[in-house]
Amino acid sequence: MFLVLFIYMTAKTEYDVSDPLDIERYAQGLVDKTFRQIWELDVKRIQLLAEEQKAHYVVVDNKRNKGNLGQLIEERFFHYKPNSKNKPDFEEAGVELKVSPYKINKDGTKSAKERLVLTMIDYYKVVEENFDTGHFWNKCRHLLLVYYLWKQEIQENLDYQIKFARLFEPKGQDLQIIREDYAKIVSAIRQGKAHELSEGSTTYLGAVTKGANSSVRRGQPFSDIEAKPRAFAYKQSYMTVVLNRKSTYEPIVQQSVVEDFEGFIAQKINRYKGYSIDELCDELNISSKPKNIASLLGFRILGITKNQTEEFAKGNIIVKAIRISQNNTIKESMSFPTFKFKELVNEEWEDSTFGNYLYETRFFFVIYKEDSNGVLRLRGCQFWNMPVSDIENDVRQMWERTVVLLKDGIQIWKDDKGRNHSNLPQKKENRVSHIRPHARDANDTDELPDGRKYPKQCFWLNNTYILSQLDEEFKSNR
DNA sequence: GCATGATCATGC
DNA sequence: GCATGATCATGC
Repeated sequence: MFLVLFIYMTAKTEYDVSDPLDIERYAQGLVDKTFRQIWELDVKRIQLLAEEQKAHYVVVDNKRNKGNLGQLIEERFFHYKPNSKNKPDFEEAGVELKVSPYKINKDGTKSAKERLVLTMIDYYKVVEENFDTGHFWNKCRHLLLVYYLWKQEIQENLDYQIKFARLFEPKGQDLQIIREDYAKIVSAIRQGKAHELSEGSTTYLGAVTKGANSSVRRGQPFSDIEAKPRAFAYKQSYMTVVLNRKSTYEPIVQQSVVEDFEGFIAQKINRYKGYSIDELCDELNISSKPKNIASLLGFRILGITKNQTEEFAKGNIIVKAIRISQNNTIKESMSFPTFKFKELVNEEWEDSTFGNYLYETRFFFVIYKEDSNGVLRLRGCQFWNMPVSDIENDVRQMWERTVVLLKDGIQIWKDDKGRNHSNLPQKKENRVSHIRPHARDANDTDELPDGRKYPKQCFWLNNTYILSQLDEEFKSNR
């Protein structure tokens, strides 16, 4: 054991294992190389070693296993063996290595391709620990991010090119929000609700499922219900903003760090409680009133002049305006982006666009209510994500029925006014969601799997369901 | 008054 | 020109 360690130590003259900055400096040698090049360079290096040393290098060449790209960097570039899971990879420096893909969007901007999975959540241990001294922060506080450019056309993982390597540690307001997310996740486990966790329940740090398949379950300390295994992960949306250093988003929280981020937001909104839309426009000096004025006002109240905030972008938080009528109903159901029929039928529920969207998205409702004169007045706001049971039962049932119908060929007919009708799931069939057209007009169509054309559709959340999810205070008349 | 098909309006 | 958020309009 000590001999092996000694050999490794002597082989490692390339960088100072105890100095994060030196590790980062050495890591620049990865930039602009493909994984294959790194591997080949190291093969040449090993050939020069004594036989005794060669034996310690495991050849990593499995092209399919994504985890192996990280392993390849560990062994073939940093020349250490993956260590015990409870410590950072570079233990003496306290730095954890993460190798992850990003992509370039059509508009030229960069996005993280995936969430950044940090470490498994041990449901039994995490409830005994606190943030500062616990396993998660001890292991993952300082990251060395190695990002490679993902491209659709590249077939073999080894051919991806590494584009940057840099140290990363969340600080300031980011760290505060991560602490609050962590507390929220641990609190759910303490309440015996590990099975109700989803990524949408938190802002930057999520609890993401991690199992060989969707049927894997494990025990939790405060409930007999088995839960999916989960890991701590920075959300994809958070990593996207981290990647793009020159952010075009405006932060809601300026300078000082606020505790209870959501409470802070609610407080800001509540200052304008009771204001009508017109009064808000006057107060905030907005002259034009576009159709999305109600949600736009939410941003202006938060002091944001654009239509996206840094915190909301990082947290994958979607702002939705909600209008409650005098009779305590919501007039409209909530629409989502259109889907392509042919893409939908090729999805599995477990990895479906809409299912994932609901799991990962956190909503920020800006809530207005009509007064007795029919004037909409701001009532407050609410953060919300869809409960897991509603996604897995109601939405899933509607989604799967839709896919079956599309595969079998939906029924289509026109009424005497020429309007289209089909047997796709309607609102009355499902408590939570339904399908409706979402197109420019009836001629704005998409091709069905059987080749017929039909107006573009999307999933909707029932207005009655959304109302049921609002806090009681918004439903009362005072 | 609601359900459902249809369409508007903004922003990129 | 299209995606997206939002809302209109008709018929039951």
